[in-house]
Amino acid sequence: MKLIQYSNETFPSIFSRLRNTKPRMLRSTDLRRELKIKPKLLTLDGVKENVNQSGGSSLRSSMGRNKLVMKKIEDSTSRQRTYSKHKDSLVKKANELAILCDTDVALLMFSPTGEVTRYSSRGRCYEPQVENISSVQEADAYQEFLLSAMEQIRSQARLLGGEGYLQINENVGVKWLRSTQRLPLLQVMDLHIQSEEPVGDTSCEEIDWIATDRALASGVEQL
Amino acid sequence: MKLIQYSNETFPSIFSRLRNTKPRMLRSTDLRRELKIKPKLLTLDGVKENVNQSGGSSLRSSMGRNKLVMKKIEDSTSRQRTYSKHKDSLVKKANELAILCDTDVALLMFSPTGEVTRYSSRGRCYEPQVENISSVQEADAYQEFLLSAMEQIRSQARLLGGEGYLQINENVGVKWLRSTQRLPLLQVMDLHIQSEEPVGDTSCEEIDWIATDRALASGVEQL
DNA sequence: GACTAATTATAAG
DNA sequence: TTTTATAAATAGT
Repeated sequence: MKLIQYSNETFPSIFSRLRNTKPRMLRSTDLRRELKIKPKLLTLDGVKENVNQSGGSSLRSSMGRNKLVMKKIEDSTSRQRTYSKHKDSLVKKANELAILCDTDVALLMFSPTGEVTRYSSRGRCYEPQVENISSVQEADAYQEFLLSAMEQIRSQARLLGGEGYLQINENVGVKWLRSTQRLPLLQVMDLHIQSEEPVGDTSCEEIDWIATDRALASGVEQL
Repeated sequence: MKLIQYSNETFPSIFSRLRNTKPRMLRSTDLRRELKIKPKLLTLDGVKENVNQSGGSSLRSSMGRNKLVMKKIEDSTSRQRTYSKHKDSLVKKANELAILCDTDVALLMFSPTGEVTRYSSRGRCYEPQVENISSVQEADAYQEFLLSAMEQIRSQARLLGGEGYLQINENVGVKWLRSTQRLPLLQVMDLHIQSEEPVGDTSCEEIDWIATDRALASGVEQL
């Protein structure tokens, strides 16, 4: 059995790392990183040469997890599959965090195909509503808040051709969103956090309508 | 060396699970679950009795990860430490997902002490703005949207004592939020997603002000 | 969805 | 913080 001698010469980066930190045992991961080889190929019988070279069949075992490369997955099937797995575990972890630490976590993501996944632990969410107002000060502040919102709406409207151009239409938000086919990410999240619906996937279009309905229903509370 | 015989009698739930699914190899995890023992204690030399009973020193090895129990961590120090670790990895995973799958992910969470962590990959976020309107149909829809929003604001205002009561005040949102000391989770997230700021922690109070400022600055786009 | 072998995360110390 | 052993997540089939 061949003895491998590790030294500053053979593995410079391991040793430079060791110099910069507290001394510790040399671990197999250090060697693997240094040699750029797959875990399975490091044995005490010797270190194979050029194992990190491309060409020929893969040197890793036929099954098992490969190291993650942090770049966009080009193959769309693989990308969708990865998204699906990671999505589930991300939601799971968000939920774990919320439970274990008794905190509020909210999460929103879009799949490569446009599906929306939402998660919210809720709890800290608060909607300012008239019923919750209990003091003159609050009422004053809220009133001013409403007024400010109105003013900004008016100024937007003026840019579109003056206030006189405005006509009442209940389905306005829906039409706007349909015409643009674009919905702010934040708005979807916003609305989801307030909703009582379970976490799950919904098509983008469906979300659009849910979002719009809620926006129209809740009105200024969204601001 | 003692041979262990597995049967329907000794491990009922394993076998019932196997009956309900496709046949598969019996794994060590099955046995551990069935026997309710720590992994280290399962050996082919025999299975120790009553190892899951409490009392005496822990049967697990002195180091290593323990199984996660999904309930609130009561010890506050431990809870904060757990939050911190999980927070980091959750953001990391969210970022991984965004990069690997080229998708949009947004994340917001509060620590037990009230700190806020935000993450957003941005990209899909869209703010309806006048400059983006390129057709008469869009303009009509948007105008109607604005009008609808105004109507709802007016109805809210009426509940507070009539339109005549309204007075202009630019700092209205700030005052409202300060007076209630409550900020919707969704609003913070909403605003963060639009921001260009890097992911990081900010105190709750600071977030309040950032959120409020942005709400006032962006106006109706939030609706 | 199921599987296995690695990779990665992480509870305690 | 860093270390370690174990729990958990997961890439490729």
